[in-house]
Amino acid sequence: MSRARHILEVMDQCGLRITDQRKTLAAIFEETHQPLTPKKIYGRMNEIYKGLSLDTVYRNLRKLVDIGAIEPITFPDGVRYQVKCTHVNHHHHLICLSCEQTMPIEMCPIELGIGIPEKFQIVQHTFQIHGYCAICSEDKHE
Amino acid sequence: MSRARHILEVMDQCGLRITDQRKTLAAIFEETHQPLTPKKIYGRMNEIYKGLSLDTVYRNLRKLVDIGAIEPITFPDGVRYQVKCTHVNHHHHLICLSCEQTMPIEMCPIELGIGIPEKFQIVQHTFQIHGYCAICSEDKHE
DNA sequence: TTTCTTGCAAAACATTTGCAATGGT
DNA sequence: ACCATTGCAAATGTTTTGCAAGAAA
Repeated sequence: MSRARHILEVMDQCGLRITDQRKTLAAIFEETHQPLTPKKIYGRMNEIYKGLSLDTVYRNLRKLVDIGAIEPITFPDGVRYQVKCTHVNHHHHLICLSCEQTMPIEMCPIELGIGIPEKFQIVQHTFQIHGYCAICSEDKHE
Repeated sequence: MSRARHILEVMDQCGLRITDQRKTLAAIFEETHQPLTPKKIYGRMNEIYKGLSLDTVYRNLRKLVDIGAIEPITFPDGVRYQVKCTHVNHHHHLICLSCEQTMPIEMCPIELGIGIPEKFQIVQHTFQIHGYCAICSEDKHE
């Protein structure tokens, strides 16, 4: 099943209505393998679906996060969204500063548990690595 | 040497002028052991130094980050600033959601280097743990 | 006196919200 | 027909910027 169809299915299961705007949004997340800013999503959507308003994009992004279809990732310059990793395991991301792709890594520093005082009750954590992926860092040396 | 004096000294060394506003800002960072939002800093400063403008706070926070006197920490609800840890070693932070204090931990997941592909060229990383510190998590159970 | 800093006001963003009209079910 | 969703416009919140007046060096 395509990612777009999967998103729409989850939306349907959650009682959200399938509108043209939402179909387009799902299509964008299908074709894109990079985390996108709301503005970029808005830009792409406007190419496809004329007369769209930005607040609709924001509203739908919030809904999609709520139902767990996409996830926000905080970049140095703001928040971006991508299809939620289907990795079952908890994991983190390598984020390429050049091509902007994200790659999951299985390692979680919390699970390693090194040096964290037992008395500290962990609620949430963030761990992200920004840099250049294998392909982009090769390109730079050519 | 007090932390306030240290901040002012660094500012002086960097050619920044020592104004009343900046003295007050340094004093706040001295008395506070928690990361503060710009708004909170503005609030505190206004108690001490009447007729201050918010943009001055922002401008000075930027300068202080530039010269390395303070550091920004991203909280779930926005950015906060605190005196730069004097820990010589690279480290990360435990952040208490209740009392908002931060505690450095020596562990760095990057240095452990587990599971990160060699070809990925790391530029920057973030690792933060939010939760309840020993004192606050005890308070909750009483 | 020279240059940096401030306060003020306004601009620049990003995100959210109220409301009437539209569209999915 | 009902109610969620949309577009529009306006509000909100945060951070930045231009500029003339004021203060540090």
